[in-house]
Formats: sequence, structure tokens, C-alpha cells
Amino acid sequence: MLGRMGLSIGQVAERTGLSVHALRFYEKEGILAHQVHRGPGGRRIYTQQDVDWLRMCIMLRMSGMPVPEIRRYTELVRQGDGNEPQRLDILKEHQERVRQQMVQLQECMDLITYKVGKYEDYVNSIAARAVGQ
Amino acid sequence: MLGRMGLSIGQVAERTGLSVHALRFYEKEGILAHQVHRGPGGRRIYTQQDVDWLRMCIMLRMSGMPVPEIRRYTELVRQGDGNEPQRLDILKEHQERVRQQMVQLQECMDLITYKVGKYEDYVNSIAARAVGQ
DNA sequence: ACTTGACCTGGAGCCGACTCCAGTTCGTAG
DNA sequence: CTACGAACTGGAGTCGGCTCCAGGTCAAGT
Repeated sequence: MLGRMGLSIGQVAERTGLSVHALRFYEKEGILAHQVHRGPGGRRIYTQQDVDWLRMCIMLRMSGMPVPEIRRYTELVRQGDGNEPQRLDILKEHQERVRQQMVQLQECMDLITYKVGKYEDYVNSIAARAVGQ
Repeated sequence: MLGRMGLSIGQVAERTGLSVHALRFYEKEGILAHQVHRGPGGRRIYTQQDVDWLRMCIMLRMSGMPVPEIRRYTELVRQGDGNEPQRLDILKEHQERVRQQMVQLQECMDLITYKVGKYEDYVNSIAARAVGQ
């Protein structure tokens, strides 16, 4: 169905892990590098490039980039050559935020690991005592 | 004011970075290891232990633990000795989630760094060309 | 021809985690 | 004594990011 070059929204949902709802939502929000093509009956036909683009957007989302900023980036790409410095700005800014996020997360991890260690020691010591050592 | 052993909600907000709103919200949600003491006039008086506890909760929140799970953990602590294994379970589960989160974030970071590199190269090559090299 | 399941649209609903509002009270400084 | 900022309560509002609903269309299989 659809020939081997086009994908239905359901197939894209499978391949990306997004729901069909989310896919339509992203489209409405202007998060597709190119207007998605429609087949007869008005059904969306996605290309492999669309899937690749979505996968990158998913990475940006997962790392906390808000939808409006992804839209700005998408618009720059849509406008074509000449605005690479702006795209770079967006990416670098986001990179910095992700870096900070990772630092924070590492701090949290350190605390959690410390607590887990303490509780493990304690629980083990109780267990040992129960066995009569 | 309040003597040197008690802190007002505003002072706790300052020390933790939470808003006074958030502090009342957390209390309502059962995220305080011990019932917060009230002064004359019904005003909350926090202790340093409350602040320490809140700081830990903030770490849990920052790393994505939902409020209801923090509440469960808090309740266990409130119940006192004997449930350390359950506390440990919650912490270990969360630790694992944070680990996965960090892996994901690192993947995102790798992609972003790759793209930043490519755009930097490109932008630099354009700049160099403009200078006539 | 009919059924079934995937798809369409616009708009409403939901969830988590706050955030803010209205109306009131408290307590210290001038 | 008054004025001010900070605190109090319960409940409503906000925001982001989906998720779902109603009501309808389409297309492939039997």
C-alpha cells in the first residue's frame, strides 16, 4: 500500500514511536521540514526524510527543547540556505542547556547513589544480624 | 525574628529556591517528613531539618520523580524504622530511571554536538571564503 | 455490496506541577 | 495607631504537550 516510497501516518507512528495524534499535532505546530504530501482522499503520505527529520525533532524534544523553539529551527531550515548562523545559535544554546541538565542530573544521581549505598548497608546489616552473625 | 532556630516560609523559600506557593503546595501534598510547626498567629515555622529534607526532595523532583512517589517515600520515612527495604526499593527504581535518562540525554547530546560541529564547519568555511581565502 | 479498520478535521479534555487570586490576619517600624 | 509587608486559606487558573472525541471519509478484503 502506498507504494514503497510513501508511508502512512500509522507507519510513521510505528517507526518513530510517536502516536498518530502526536504526528498531526507536530504538523499543526509547524514541525515538519516540508509540507507533508497528501494522497487521494486527503491522507498524509510521509517520506523517509520526514521520518528522519521527526527522529531528530524527537531527540530535541527528549532533551527538553520546547515545541516553539523546534518550530523556529524548523522554519529556518524551511527557509533554506543563508541562515545557518541562526540555526547554529539555536543548537548551541540548546547544547548548553542540555549540558547543564546533565550536570544537575549527575548531582541528583550522586545523592541517590549515596542514599542507596547507605540503605543497602543498613538493610544488609539487619539481615546479617537476623542470621545470627 | 522567630529566634535563631526557626525559619519563616519566606526564609525557607530563599534558602531552597522554591516559591512560598510551592512550599505550601508541597506541604499539602504530604512532602514534609514531619508536620511543620506553627507559631502564634498560625504561621509556619520551619527547622533546618525541614530545609535539608526539602533540599533532598528538590533533588528527587529535579531528576523527575513525580510528587506522588516522593509522598510515598516521605510516608515511609514518617512511619519510622522498619521499612528501610521499601525505601531502598523506591530509591533503586528511581536510580535506574535516572540512569536511563542520562543515557538518553547523552544520545541527544551526541547528536546535537555532531550537528553543531557540522554547522560550525560550514559557517566558518563561508566566513573564510568571504575574506577571500 | 458491505464490513472493517485506518484515516480525516476541529475542538475539547487531561495531567502534572505549580502559580495566582481574593479576602483576611499578623506584627513590626515609624 | 496606622501602614506596610509577609503570612494565612481554599480554590481557581495556567502552561505545555499531548490525547481523545464526535462525526464523517476512504479503501481493501470477502
